[in-house]
Amino acid sequence: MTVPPTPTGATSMRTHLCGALRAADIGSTVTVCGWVAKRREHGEHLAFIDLRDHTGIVQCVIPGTVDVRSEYVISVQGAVRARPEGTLNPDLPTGEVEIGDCIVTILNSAEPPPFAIDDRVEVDEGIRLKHRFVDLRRPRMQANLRIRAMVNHALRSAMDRQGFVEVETPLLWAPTPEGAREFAVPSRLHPGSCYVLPQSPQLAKQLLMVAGVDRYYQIARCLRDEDLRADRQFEFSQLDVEASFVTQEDILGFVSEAVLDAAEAVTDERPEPVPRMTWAEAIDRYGTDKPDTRFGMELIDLSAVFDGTEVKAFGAPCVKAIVLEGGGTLTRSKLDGLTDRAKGLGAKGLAWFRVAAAEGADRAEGVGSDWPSLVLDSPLDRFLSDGERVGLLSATGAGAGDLILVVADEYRTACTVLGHLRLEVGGRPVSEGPYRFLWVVDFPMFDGVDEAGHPIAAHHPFTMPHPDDLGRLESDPASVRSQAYDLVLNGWELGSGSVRIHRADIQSRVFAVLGIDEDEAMSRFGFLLGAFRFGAPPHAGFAVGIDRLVAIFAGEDSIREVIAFPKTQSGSDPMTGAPKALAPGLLGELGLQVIPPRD
RNA sequence: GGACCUGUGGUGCAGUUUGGAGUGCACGCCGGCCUGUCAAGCCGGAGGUCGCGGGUUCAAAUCCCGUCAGGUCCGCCA
Repeated sequence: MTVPPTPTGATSMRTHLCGALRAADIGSTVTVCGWVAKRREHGEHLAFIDLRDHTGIVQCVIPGTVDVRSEYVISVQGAVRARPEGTLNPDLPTGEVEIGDCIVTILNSAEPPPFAIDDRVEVDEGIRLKHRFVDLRRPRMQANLRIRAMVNHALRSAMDRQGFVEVETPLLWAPTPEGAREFAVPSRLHPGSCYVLPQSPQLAKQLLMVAGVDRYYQIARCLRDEDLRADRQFEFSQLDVEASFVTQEDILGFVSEAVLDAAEAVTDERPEPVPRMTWAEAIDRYGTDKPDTRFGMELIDLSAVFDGTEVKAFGAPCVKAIVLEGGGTLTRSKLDGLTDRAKGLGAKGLAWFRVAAAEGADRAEGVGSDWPSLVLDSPLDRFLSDGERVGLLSATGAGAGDLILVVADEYRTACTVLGHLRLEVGGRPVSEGPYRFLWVVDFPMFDGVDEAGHPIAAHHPFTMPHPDDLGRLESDPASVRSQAYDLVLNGWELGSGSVRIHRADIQSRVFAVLGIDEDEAMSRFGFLLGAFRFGAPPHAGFAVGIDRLVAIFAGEDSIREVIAFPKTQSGSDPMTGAPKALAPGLLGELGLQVIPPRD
């Protein structure tokens, strides 16, 4: 992936950019500015400086000595010339040329950097973050920042083109005790009271629909005080979208257009239209609501094979399996590790079967389910009937050298545990191509129940139930689908959205099922429900996680690599030292007092 | 809240299993040499509380306990 340099880059101090010089520039007298990437001295008559700016490196030839060190900031004036025969450097985009007879002006000296500014060395992330301004000087990080800017630009263009209007919403909002933990901001003018930073502009954008904006978007910063991961930071950016007088179909179209534009902007290639899958199918085939469809290893249902089995371990409502091709070589300790992992994920256990060719059997081809040319190697094998062995092999299609992993449990547990194991043994880094977008639709309206026995909203309480299921809202809520949908890319959830409830009668029914009475609803969401009485149009929306989208396009497995100044996993910033204790005076002004932690 | 991995000159590592002198490698840094190098080359040099604290031991980078930091994951993320 190539990031195009700034058009000319010319300023009062320079005429050209380092990485942009080519054979066509031969003969030009140029002035370039940048950092000394490398200095090579050859005695008193010749020295080379590799000068680096954000576009790349160019070789400067000094007819003498020069007193510069790594990372000195200099400007160089000289004439672009062809390199002498035999000294071209094919590894450098500027490798056909050099700047000759250079006059060097030192703009600033520099201490040696704490680590090499070089993509080839892996440096401890804590050290990188402490000196992030140095880390960002590395070409890879420069490229990541620019890819992010390209993605933002492409997303904005796509939304503008589709008639959306960019509206900014407040960062200081009111607490909405639902969903993610919120960051609180104490109020000076109202001591003891707090604003919260929005976990998303969800309610604000719905109010904009009531306001008649019709089509809203924003590249919005969202803040959630939840534990961090490779794909999660406290603060992250979303392409936030909401539109009126639309159905789910319209939203999928708008958002597809934007993300495919972004993909095309970065890769010069437009992916295929985004395929769709229902939530139920995703769980059944991949054991997750965010399937990585770059590879197979789909879940195989063995419930029929082990119906009425004598094997105690398989006496469960659901028996499912995955097959790892060539996995027969996995060591016993690795398999024990997988078993621990399965238990950690909530399964009662994990059964494994190594498949091998039977003694004297023809191994040439087509062993497949061709029992009895195959034998099973497993602690459980001696408990299986012949019929179960045949059924296991034919249902899975496993061949010699393969490994079958089986989980028997409740349906959802069996699916999700195998979904995790599938990624564990067969998964690839998210950053590896190709790009496999996927819409997951028809999410359930509710997922699980709370302590009081009320269903828990799977998305949020303003999500419109699927029209076909509305009649079962009270009688069988667990079976009700919602008009909620997720966008998935290479196994990462890129974003989610829904059609919202705009009618008070349906909203009341949903609140009732959730166990939220009218008083509670008014105290929590009163301003939204109140606004809805003044003419709320049918509306729906979506939000795309930009950090994740950019990370995948940039070939990175962590969103920290595409964020200029991210936090560590423990939520601190080694560069600024944040978070820090507040000075007592400021605490007092905010009406706050620190309670020492108890041990 | 929990599990696991990592922590050794500025950087990246080896050494830890099996305790025996801070022993080694690469890069960087400092000085010298070098007129076509490009991760330059050659010669010399400096640079270490082995994350921190405690314990075991005649003796700890190494074994044990605790703790801190970075990372991966579970919980959490409507």
